[in-house]
This record gives sequence, structure tokens and C-alpha cells, in this order.
Amino acid sequence: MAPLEEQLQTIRRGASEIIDAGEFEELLKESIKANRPLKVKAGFDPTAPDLHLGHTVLLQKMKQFQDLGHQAIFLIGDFTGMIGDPTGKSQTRKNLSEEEVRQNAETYLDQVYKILDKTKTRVVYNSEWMKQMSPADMIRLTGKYTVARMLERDDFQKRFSSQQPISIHELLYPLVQGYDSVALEADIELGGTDQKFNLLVGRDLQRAYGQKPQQILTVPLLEGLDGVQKMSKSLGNAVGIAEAPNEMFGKIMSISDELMWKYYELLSDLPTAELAQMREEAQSGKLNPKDAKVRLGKELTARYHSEAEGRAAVDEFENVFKNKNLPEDMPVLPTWSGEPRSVCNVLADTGLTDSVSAARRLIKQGAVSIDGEKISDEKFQLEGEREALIKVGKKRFLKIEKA
RNA sequence: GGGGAGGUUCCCGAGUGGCCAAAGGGAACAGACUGUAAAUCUGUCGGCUCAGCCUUCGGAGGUUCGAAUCCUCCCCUCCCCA
Repeated sequence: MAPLEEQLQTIRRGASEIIDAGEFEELLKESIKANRPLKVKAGFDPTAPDLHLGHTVLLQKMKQFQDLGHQAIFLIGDFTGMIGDPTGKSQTRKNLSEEEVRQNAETYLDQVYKILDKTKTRVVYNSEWMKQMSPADMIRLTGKYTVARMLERDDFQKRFSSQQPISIHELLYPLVQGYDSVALEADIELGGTDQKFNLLVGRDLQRAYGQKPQQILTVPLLEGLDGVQKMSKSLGNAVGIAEAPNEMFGKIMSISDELMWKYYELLSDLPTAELAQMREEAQSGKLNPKDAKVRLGKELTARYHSEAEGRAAVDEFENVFKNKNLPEDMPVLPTWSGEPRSVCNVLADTGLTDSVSAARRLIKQGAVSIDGEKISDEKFQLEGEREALIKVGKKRFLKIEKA
């Protein structure tokens, strides 16, 4: 098992908060001394999301624990999923059938194992113990916590004071999540900063059940490409880990420099010292931030695809945007015989623009070129037999070529 | 059960009979500047056979020369009281 200092450094990186830092260090020391791996738990909803980089922050933290020789426990909250983490917005979730839960979990895990070491990951469902709990047990559990303390939770507090409804069952969510830690005898629980309250409840419950309270490590929520809101698929600011290499790389290149450092800290495997040095060099002008960004994009693309594909994405990017060459892949439209067609129609039909009107507007704005020549005539006609290359804006291409 | 507010174009949100394809903001897209950065500035932002026409303002009817705006019924959301 790795020495204390090394472990601490890895664990602390990118962490938002560790509770309690002192106890945490003690725990690690004991673990090293007794050569006992720690049980590191993190819970996930039984949804089947497309994982994006935002999800990977936590998963990577789990992976780091694995690499340090500890046991990562991937908990699927199929029981808590019935409640849905209270946000005040979402309705009580519908009951997922066992089959659905299993399927969701499977798609989830498929993606998760791109990060976690499958052979070292313990997967558990909290219905395993929750289903066996009797109503009497449940009441006993609820007796371990008070309403006042529960209402300390930020969103409960807000809702309560602004007279918004809080369902009783919502109060059970933190309790059940906390009880999971009791059932697993977790040493450490990981979660996003938004999970802090729930994680703390785990500590209290473990104490109440005569266990040593778990240590808590929270990780920041990763901002999306816009640098403002947290990464989420529905906000359209996410980078999915299943995205094509060029897409992934391109998206990372579009983030601001400031955001780049955050991404580095939370997503990259680059050693902390090296990262600090790079940052310094960028500050002093010795290093072009763009090059740092390329390196990050390459690292992440390679991680979710392959070393070769990562390199290829860099080449493609430089090729298309720096050297203004053509991309490797682009939509192709076969030449046609007969009547000429207007560019606008062709663009709309091929999906390069949303509509004919949009194409027309783009031409007006000087965004459309054919074979490198900017066109300004909205009614420009394309001869069917002619091969051509149409470019819309910087990123959209269409090749017309003989079939 | 009683009372009240409201549903507008991707989102928020103005608009109470013609000047409304509908203010303003956000997002997005394009142009300039660049490192396809970010920021900033400018422009675009329902559709079409595009100086014109067509379809949109929860849904269906109606009044009117003319309706997002008025009337009727219906659907949905939220708040207050009990």
C-alpha cells in the first residue's frame, strides 16, 4: 500500500472538502499500518444516463482510491431511486421495475468501467438491505434523527420557509442514504458538494448504530463548456464520454483558459507538480495556453478512446482550423443529373442548415463559400454535374462529388 | 370545498382589438478580432417559390372588416384559505 503522504496528495487533489481532515489522516495511517483497505462508498441513482465528464470527476476519485489499494463500492440506489433525491422540483419518481433497474445499471456500469477497474469494483444495490427492513426497523431508523436537523438541509429549509410542500417520504431519502453507510460499514463516502448534507447524515447514523463515523470527501461539481452552469446534458454544455474523438477534442478546445485549469485539476491525470509548473509557464508567457489546452484535450480523448485516436484528433484539429484544410470526414452529396438546384435548398436538405431561410440568412452574412469562394447570391444555383465543396461557417462542410 | 394568479416564439419574460412574426434578456448561429480560445463589438435568430405570402401566442369554437389581446367551453400549472 502506498505511503501516507502519497495517498494524501492524490486524495486531496481536486477535493472540495474533507470531513474530518484530522480523522481522515488517522484513518489512512491505521489502514496502512494494518494493511487494511478502506471501504470507499459512492452512491448513484439507477438512471441510465449518458455519462459525461461531469460524472467522471467522482468516478476518477474512486479510481484513485482503487489505485491506492482501497476498495471502491459502487452503490446503486435502486431503493432510494423510488424517492428521488429531493430537489423540490422533481416529482416522486415512478417505481422502476427490477428489470429496468438491472438494465439501467448495466448501461451505467458499461460506461463506468471505462474509468473504474472492473475487477476491483464492488457493486451493490441498496434494495438488498432496505427490502429486508421491516416497518418496525424503519421506525427505529427514523428515531435516530430529528425533524429540526433534517430541516437544516438547504433545500428543505428553503421550501419550508417559503411554504413549499415537502413530502414526508422526501425526508427519508437522506436517512436511507445514510443507512447505506451503516449497512456497508463504510469508511469513506464520496459525493458531489451538493451531497454534503446526505453524507453527514451517514456519519450521524453510523454513530447512532455504534459504528465509527465515515469520513467524507466531496468533489466540486464540474462546470460545463459555458463555464457557468454545472455540466449537464440537458443544458447542452456537456462532453459525453462516448462522443467521437474529434467532437470531444473540439469541445475541450472551445473552453476558456480559466476553465481549462479547473478541468486540468479535476479531470487530468497529470501529476500535481507538473500541473503547477505548466500553469506558471502559461502565466509568464512561456507557454501558450492553447498548447496546454491541446494537451488536455488529447489526454481526455485518448482516455476514452485510444492513444492513437487522441493523436489523430489533434492532427485533425490543427489541420482543419489552423491550416484551414479540409476535415477527414464530411457529409457527401452525390452529384445529380438534371436541373440545377439552389444552394439554399441543398444546404437545408442535407441538414447543414436548419432551414432554407437559415441558409439564406447565412449567405447574407457571408458565412457560405463554395470551393473557397464566398458567395453572396441567395439564389446561387448549383449545377448537378459539378463537384464542389461547400463550407458554412467554420465548422460545417459538405462535399458534392461523383458517386 | 372556497378564493386568486397564470399558460406567449429554444428558455425567461413584455404585450389587453389594427403600428405584432410579437419588446427586452439569455441561449444559439454568423461576421470582425483570435489560439475554432475566452472576453468584446456587429448582425441574425418561425417557415416559404422571400420587396410578397403562409403558419404561430395551452386546445376547440365564437364576436369583429380585423384577435396573442374580447366571449364560451375544455385542458394544464401555481398560490392563498379550509
